Amino acid sequence: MAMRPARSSQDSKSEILKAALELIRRSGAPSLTIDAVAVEASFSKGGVLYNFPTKDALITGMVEFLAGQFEAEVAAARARNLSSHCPTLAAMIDVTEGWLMENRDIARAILATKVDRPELSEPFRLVKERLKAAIEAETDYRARAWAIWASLEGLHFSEAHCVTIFTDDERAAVLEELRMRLKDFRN
Amino acid sequence: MAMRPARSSQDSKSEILKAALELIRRSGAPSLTIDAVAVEASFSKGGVLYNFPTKDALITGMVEFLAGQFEAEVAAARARNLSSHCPTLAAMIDVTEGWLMENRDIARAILATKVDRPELSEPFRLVKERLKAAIEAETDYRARAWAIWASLEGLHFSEAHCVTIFTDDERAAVLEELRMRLKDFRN
DNA sequence: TTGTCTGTACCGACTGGACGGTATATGTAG
DNA sequence: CTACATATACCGTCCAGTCGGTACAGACAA
Repeated sequence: MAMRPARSSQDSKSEILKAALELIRRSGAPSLTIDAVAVEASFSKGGVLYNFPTKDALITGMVEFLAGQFEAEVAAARARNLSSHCPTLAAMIDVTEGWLMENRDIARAILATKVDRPELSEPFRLVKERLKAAIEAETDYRARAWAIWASLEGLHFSEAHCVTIFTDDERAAVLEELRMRLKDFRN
Repeated sequence: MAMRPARSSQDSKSEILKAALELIRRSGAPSLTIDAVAVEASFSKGGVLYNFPTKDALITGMVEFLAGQFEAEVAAARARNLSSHCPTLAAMIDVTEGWLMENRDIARAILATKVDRPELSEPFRLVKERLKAAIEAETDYRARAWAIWASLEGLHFSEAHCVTIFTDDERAAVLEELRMRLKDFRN
C-alpha cells in the first residue's frame, strides 16, 4: 500500500503545519483545503485529519505556531535592546521590520487564517497581552508607546492586505521615525 | 408569483449592497452567500444575480461603496480642519476615530471582502493614493505623517481583526497623541 | 522463536451539504 | 408587444468530514 513510515505524531504535526503555511504563502488563503495540505505535506487526507481532527484545529495549530515564533523573536530581540528605555517595544520594532522584509507572505498567512473566525486568533491576542504588560512595566509613556505599537500594526496589516501605499523607503523612514520617538521617551 | 414591483436597477443595486453590508456586519464574512444576501434584501437569488452577475461583482460593489463613503467623509472632515498644518491628515484622524466608534463592523466588513482577493481592494488603494498625494502636497514632514497614518491603520485593522489589546481609553489616548504630533509639525 | 493481541499512525473512497452560477418562466412598465 | 426586472428550479463543483480498512511496532505468552 506504499505507506509512509510511521513517525511520532509530533513530527507529523509540525510537518503538516509547515506544509500548510507554505501552501498559503504560495497560493493564498482559499487554497488551504485539507486535500491540498495533504498533497503538500505528502500525506493522505486521512493522515492530515488524523493529526488535526478538524480544519479549525489545523488553523489553530498554524496560528499558535506563528504566535509562538513571533513571541520568541521578540524575546530574542529584546535581549539585544536592553539599553533602550523600553526594550520590549524596541524589540517589536526590530521584529516587525524583519517580518516586513523577509516574511510578507507569513504576515498574509496569519491574516488569511483568521478573517472569518476571530476566535482563532486568540493565541496572537494572548501574546499581545503579554507584550502589553511588559511594555507597561518598562515605561510610563503609555500613549506614546501605544502610538508606536499602532504604527507597527498599521505597517504590518497594510502589507498583509496589499493595501500599502508606502514605498520601501517610506516604510523605512517610518521605522526610523518610530525609533527616534522611542529614544525621546527619556525626555 | 408574488413579485416585488420592478424598480430602477440602480435602486435595486444599492438596496442589495446595503443588505450585503448589513449581513456581514451581523454575521461575518463567511455568511456572505448570494442566497443569504437575497434573503436579507428580500430579493430572490435570481434578482440579486440579475443586478450583480457574479459574487465578485457584488463584492467589488461593496468595496467601491465603502471606499467612496470613506473618501467623502475625509473630504468633509478636511473642510473642518483647514486650520491644521495638514488638513487631510487631520481629517483622517477624525474619520478613523468615527469609524472606530460607530462603525467597527463596517471596518470588519471591508476586510472580510478582500482577504483572498487582493485585487478586490483596488478601490481602496486608489483612494489611499489620492489621500497620500494630498498629504504630500500639504506637508514636508513626510516620515512623521506616514507614522501617524500607519498608527491610524493599525488601530483600524486591529479592531477589524479583533486583536486589539487597547481599551477604549487607550485608543482615545493614542488618537490624542497623534493629534498632538500633528500640531508639532510646525516646529 | 513464533504466534497473537493491542494500540498508534496512516490511507483513500465516499458522502452530504453548501454554494456559485444557469436556464427559464413569469410578472410589469412603457 | 417588448424590454426589463424578478422568481423558481436545477446543476455541477468543491470540500470538510466519515469510515472501514492497512501497516507496523511493541508486549506477552507458549
